[in-house]
Amino acid sequence: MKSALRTRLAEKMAGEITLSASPGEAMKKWRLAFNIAPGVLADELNFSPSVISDYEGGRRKNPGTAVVGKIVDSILSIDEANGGRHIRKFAKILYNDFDPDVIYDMHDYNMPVPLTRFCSAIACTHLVGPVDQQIYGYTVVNSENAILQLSANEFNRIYGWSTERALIFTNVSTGKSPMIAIRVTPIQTALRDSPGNLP
Amino acid sequence: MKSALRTRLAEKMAGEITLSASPGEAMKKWRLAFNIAPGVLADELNFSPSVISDYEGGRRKNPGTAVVGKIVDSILSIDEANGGRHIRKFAKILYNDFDPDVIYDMHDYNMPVPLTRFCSAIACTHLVGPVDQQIYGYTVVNSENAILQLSANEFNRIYGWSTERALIFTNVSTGKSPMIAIRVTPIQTALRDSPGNLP
DNA sequence: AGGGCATTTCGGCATTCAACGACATTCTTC
DNA sequence: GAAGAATGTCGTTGAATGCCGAAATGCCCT
Repeated sequence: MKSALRTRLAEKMAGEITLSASPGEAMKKWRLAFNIAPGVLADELNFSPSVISDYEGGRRKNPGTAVVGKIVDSILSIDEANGGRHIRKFAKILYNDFDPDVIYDMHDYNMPVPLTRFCSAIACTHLVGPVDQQIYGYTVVNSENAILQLSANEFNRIYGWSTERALIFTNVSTGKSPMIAIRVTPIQTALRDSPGNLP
Repeated sequence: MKSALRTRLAEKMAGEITLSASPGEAMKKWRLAFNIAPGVLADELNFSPSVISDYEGGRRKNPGTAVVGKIVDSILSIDEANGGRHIRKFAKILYNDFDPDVIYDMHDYNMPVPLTRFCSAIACTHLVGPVDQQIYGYTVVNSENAILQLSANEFNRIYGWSTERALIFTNVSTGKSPMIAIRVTPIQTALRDSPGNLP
């Protein structure tokens, strides 16, 4: 029997694909979110790879439920066979009731990670604030969608399990959204006393 | 723009239908859950009523995403036009993270309702305990699925907003599940001092 | 019992899907 | 920059969908 989490995630994926104006794009989005190559997916399905392309490219605009179901299931099976990393990630986000378009990833370490190590892992440049700190997790946020979809007090929840974490904002244009996240929460940020220094 | 709740519910419905081994039956289940007649649904869709029958009866075993989407949307639109009672009900259940197969309905009144009035409304027979009480809501639970799917502390959540409520157990065979619900929660029940009197 | 309604069954037809495989194109990787 | 692998495009085929309307069935009512 499949886990309840897997079932719920499958339902969400299938629902999104089914309701999408272009199911093909939605399928592609999920395949990419799980970081699966078209060929691998085709293999799992015992399909010719071109079939995947046909769907994702939109040649079949109105795929049947059976196909959608098979594809969703295969994506999840592949991930499960690889340790289920993405399933866990999405499960967590779903469980916290977030749209995966807002929170791309959220993770909590079970041990403190030095900021320097984290920084070098994601190849980022340190600009302000103290370096000798530890973090316990991170959240990757789509700035634009966060502004559009999150209410002020929902912003809080991007802090996940531990608030001592890195917040990674993608899609930043004017820099508005990170500032909102920082100002809107009662939580202290490491930058609190020098926000004016941000580039 | 459609409300976030409606969207989420639509996604759940579409997902369930799409993943179901018989999409037709799943469609029917939802139509019935929203208490909508086939003819009315067909009307909203500008379809001939026979189409609904064809799908629900399984003649078309593998409907395309477009059809599923249209049907889900129509069901929701009809309910919305009628005040959105069912949408609110399901939204609440989804929001509390319950499977609609476990909790059939959950409602909280905004004013106390005398037990006698509630009793006569659902035509039930009073067996034990005091009659002169007020309740603030009710929950309809599928006993069997509740036992199978709920963990001990999840049982708590059937109490909803107010704990002074009627719990209605359906599908009761041995009477086990109501007893579990009563024993497992720290909440006082009106029957606490005379459970032995239950028939 | 029988008229009136809602629903299901079913034959039919145009359209589209499901899937393949051949071919063109775009990455990799050396 | 060229060989090889992975993807994408496309023509093709049988099968199934999407939808209708006519006829059959079931259901309520007085």
